[in-house]
Amino acid sequence: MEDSLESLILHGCRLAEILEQNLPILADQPDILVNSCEEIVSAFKNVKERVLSEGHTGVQELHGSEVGGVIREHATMASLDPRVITGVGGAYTRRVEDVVPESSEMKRMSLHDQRLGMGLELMFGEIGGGGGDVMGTGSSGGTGGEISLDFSIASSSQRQGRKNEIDKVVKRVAAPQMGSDTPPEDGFTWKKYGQKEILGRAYPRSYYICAQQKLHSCPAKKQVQRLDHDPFIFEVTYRNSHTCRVTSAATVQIPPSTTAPPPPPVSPFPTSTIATAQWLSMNMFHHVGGVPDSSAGMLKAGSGGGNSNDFQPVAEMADAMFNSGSSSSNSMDLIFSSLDEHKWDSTEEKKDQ
DNA sequence: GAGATTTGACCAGA
DNA sequence: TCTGGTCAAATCTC
Repeated sequence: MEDSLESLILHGCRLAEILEQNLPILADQPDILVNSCEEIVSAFKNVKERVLSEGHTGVQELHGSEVGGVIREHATMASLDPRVITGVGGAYTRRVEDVVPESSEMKRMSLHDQRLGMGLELMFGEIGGGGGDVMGTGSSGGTGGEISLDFSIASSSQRQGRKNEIDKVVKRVAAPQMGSDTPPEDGFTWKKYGQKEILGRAYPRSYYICAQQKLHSCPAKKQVQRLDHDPFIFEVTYRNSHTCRVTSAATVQIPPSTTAPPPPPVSPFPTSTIATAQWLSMNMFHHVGGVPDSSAGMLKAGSGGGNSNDFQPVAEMADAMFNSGSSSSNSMDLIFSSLDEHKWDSTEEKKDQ
């Protein structure tokens, strides 16, 4: 079963490779180009349908040595072993890991591309656990290829925070620029009122209040914390909803209740790396969890009920990639590029061994 | 000079 | 008592 699935994937990859190799020739032959692309899309759609119909669960591995890549997916429904997807030569790693104490109900999948200055993370509820919901949404920003997914934590355990943890949203966003100390613009104007070293964290936490607080008595606050293991990603915690509703930009998301994402581009082929990344983000947004919540403009990323849906993000990620219509392996490289300086290579893979 | 940022001190919850 | 969150004076920037 896996072999046939693998062969389907390899078939799609081969088609993509062929297209890539002949791209210079086909550049002025749109008809052939379109047909070739449709063939590739069709191949990966077949993969997607096969994956979904067979309801992949448990441990599974897909090897693609011919394209120099290995897609590996480890998971057990009971214990949420780390799920790792390694790519071309193992140069990039995507994994689901604990980012919070084991008692927490949050798990995440994170993707990060330092060259693009792009980070992408998925969170979903505890597998096999009960209780809280993790509400998710996605967005793509215009600065530095920022990609982010927002998740409102509504679990009971999360509410037992130090102070008022209700109406708290944790968001992870990539730094708008390499080495930037400031988090990406989120559409609101903030006033920094404090910074503090946090025990056990490598980087200080910054505290912000809404700049409209005085004018509108807006209670919104946010905290910005760099991740220890990936300083190119900020963990932004929003507290309290904005009551001012006055934004610094016309088209902004309004955390914590983010608005619906923009429709995907008409063309299936983004014209730049950033567009590709953003486009992937939007695809991810549309697919992760699947069921839009029109009332809040958010998506349910996981029910937290420990059912088979918990396994969806991996399949959906494949869906997003395979359905993207990306015709060449370059696009994969762009999104999950193999970078020598990629810190995950050294740090994360050691853990895996 | 006004507004933003920094930083040490203080407060409150666990 | 420890630690995260907030306050407010000092400092910086425009």
